[in-house]
Amino acid sequence: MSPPPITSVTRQLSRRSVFEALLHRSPISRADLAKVTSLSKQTMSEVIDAFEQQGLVRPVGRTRGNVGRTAVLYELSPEGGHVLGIDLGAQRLTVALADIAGRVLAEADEATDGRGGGWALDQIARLSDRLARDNHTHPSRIRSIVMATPGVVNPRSGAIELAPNITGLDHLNVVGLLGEKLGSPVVLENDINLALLGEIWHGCARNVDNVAFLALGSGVGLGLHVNGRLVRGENGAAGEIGYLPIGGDPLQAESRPQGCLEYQIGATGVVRRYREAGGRDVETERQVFDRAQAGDAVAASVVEETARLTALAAATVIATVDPQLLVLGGSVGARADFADKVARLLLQLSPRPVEIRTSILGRRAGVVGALSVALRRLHDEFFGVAELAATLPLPPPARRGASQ
Amino acid sequence: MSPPPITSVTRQLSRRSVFEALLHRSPISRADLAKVTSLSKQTMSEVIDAFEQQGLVRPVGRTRGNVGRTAVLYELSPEGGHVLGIDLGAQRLTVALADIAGRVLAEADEATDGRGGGWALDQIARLSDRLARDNHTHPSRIRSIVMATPGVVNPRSGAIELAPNITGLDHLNVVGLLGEKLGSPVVLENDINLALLGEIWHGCARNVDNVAFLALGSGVGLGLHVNGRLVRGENGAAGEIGYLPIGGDPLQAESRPQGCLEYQIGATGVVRRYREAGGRDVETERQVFDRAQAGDAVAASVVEETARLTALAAATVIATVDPQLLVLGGSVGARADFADKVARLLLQLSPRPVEIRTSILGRRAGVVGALSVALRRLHDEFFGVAELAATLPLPPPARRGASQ
DNA sequence: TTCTTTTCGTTCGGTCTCTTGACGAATTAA
DNA sequence: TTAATTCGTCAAGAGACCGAACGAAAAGAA
Repeated sequence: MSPPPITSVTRQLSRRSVFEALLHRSPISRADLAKVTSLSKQTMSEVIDAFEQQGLVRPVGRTRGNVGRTAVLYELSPEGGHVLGIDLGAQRLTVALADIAGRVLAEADEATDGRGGGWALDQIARLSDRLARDNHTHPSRIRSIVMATPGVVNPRSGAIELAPNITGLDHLNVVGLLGEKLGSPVVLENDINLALLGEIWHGCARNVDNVAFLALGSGVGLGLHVNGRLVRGENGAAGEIGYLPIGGDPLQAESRPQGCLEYQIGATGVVRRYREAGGRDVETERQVFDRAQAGDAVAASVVEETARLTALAAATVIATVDPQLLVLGGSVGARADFADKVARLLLQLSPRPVEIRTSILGRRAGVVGALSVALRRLHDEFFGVAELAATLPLPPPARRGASQ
Repeated sequence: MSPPPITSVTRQLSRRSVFEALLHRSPISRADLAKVTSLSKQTMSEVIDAFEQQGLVRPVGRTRGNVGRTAVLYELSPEGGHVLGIDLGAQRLTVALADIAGRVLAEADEATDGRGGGWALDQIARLSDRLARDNHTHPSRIRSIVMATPGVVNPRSGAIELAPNITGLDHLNVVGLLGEKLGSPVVLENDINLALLGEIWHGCARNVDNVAFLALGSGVGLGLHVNGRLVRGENGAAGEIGYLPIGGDPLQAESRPQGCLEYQIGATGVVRRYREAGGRDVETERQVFDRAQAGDAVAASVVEETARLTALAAATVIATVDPQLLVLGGSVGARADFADKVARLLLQLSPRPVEIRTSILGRRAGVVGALSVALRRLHDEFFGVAELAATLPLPPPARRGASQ
């Protein structure tokens, strides 16, 4: 429940590998843990004793059926710590709760409070509290919270810099306010990035290291996962492919605020193009897609052009970062018919074929990704090793006249 | 000279941090090392004794002028190990030698043996051997070799998959053959990636974490450095921006083999466009750029268009990965007049301005980057800690019906 | 039912590494 | 020549690891 006391680096490394083994192979006995981690039985008993005393681990029965003495089996206890994932969308607010072992305990969602700003934050606090209590978890037991939000999140300050879809959120200190309301540290991350991480953890991109996630819905966005990490960009603006110079003249004044590509294939762009081509009586991009499927020729050509531009964007991403897998997501991108069109066009555009899948988590992707990051942070808080800097920094160039 | 014997993890961590301090602050006394690393004087003496016995470290005089007893100063000894960097270009072959402290001891270059293949490898071996002997280093002391090569290097096998510019290289087992000739393990890496790392280590991007390197010369290519690591891509094909759908119809048959963008702004593309516009008597893209500067209006418009397409490619990269710094390199890209044009155009294309610099290492960038990787590998061989995996892997989704 | 075999988990002794404190050695400042 | 200061070693003790030995507990065989 509280982070394990740090003693020596050696012991911390042992704890860490015991925890890792518990994560992936519980329930498991101390004897097996010792084999898996190649620590001695002695050390193992010490570590497990400490874990049990902290409430991180609990015994669950004994082995049966094997020759020899039975062994006590242990698993990670739900009391060990909880994490909360939040997806704050323009339409829907989703919240999910998981324990330290990554078991998803509960999810809940509501329509987002349309008044935005502080009201939305209050709503989040209410919903989170209810979720915790319904699962017999005191909210104070939650040790790590991650929230998905549309717009750009500054990777250094963690603040929202541009949230076009939710009113009055970009001038609030969301991290501070929400942290206070919920009583635990809150971290924000872009919703598309988290949807990508969701698909990597529980979705269609499980265990793939090198993934691009192209989201097409009300807007267009990209998430990149490379070398096992998210690509955030210096300002958190990586993946803002609405600004790609595709689908029109990037210098044209009308399209500059949203970006050239978004102007064409964002929801309002699709509707606008349908109207310009003579289509009538539409409000949402969804109607255009539905009509195309129902045989409306004008709608079909708008959809075709949307798919063409999406394929160009995908080809751009593929040429730039060479992913192993391209995931199509978002309310439009995940439509099977649309994804097929894009895949077909892409075959002609890209020198080497790339596997394409559609999101299987759909609207849940963001909240699942938020959980995965919250979980990572909790694990790092408990079992991180400070000394574990990646690589040694190289020395700077020799100063002129320095000693040989 | 040989890797330090591994004993306990704790001791390896101590050695590692002592070495890091030596890298950045030598010459330095044991007393100061103890302060910097926050190890005890006792431990420090033990570690330094061991280092000295291995030949990794040597005493260089004593402190002077301070109150109290003088201290023995130590520095990393050049005998501690050497690394070799190689840049195999279509025109020139460059080789450089450095010691374990990152001091560049010597460089040499020659015109590449035009017969390619095995001849080029022999030439590399000859030049490397000479470089080592001229610096009183027996070639067997070299413990790590990295070579820059044009084309795509498979990140898993380390083999060259596509080397259009050097004949007969893509069907050779370069890693194996060269490793045998030189007597040390050889690692290959794409030349643009290494030029980028060169600029990050010794060039215009020193200590910047988030860098895009756009190279324009005979071809066009991109290197990306994100989260402190190179972006290689699943097949080593990240940065192959010749295939970006910019500057023409990407489906057009004529441009498909090299890629749409490369067809326009690669060297042959520039020359072709100049001829198509009525220009005469040119062989190389360099002449076109020189004539533009000399006042040739046709050449100027070709250059202008080249700059425009380059700026579009840059805007694409910026929207996708949001780098802190964009470096322009390659024989064309590094020209100040050309870089200025690109920077001006980019201001109008990109929603947020990004700093632009031109390569300052020029042709040396590749070999310097090769040295930096070779050095990193040597350091990791000596002072890596296996237990230091980045983060704990998350558990997979719960199987249906698994124990609660 | 009893004995044998196998495995679990604890106890004990020994090793490695790190730290602290004490102390002699070496140097500057008074 | 003495005092102050810093360096570097020595010795003692603590934390963490491992392997060996051993009792405990279960399954299987007689």
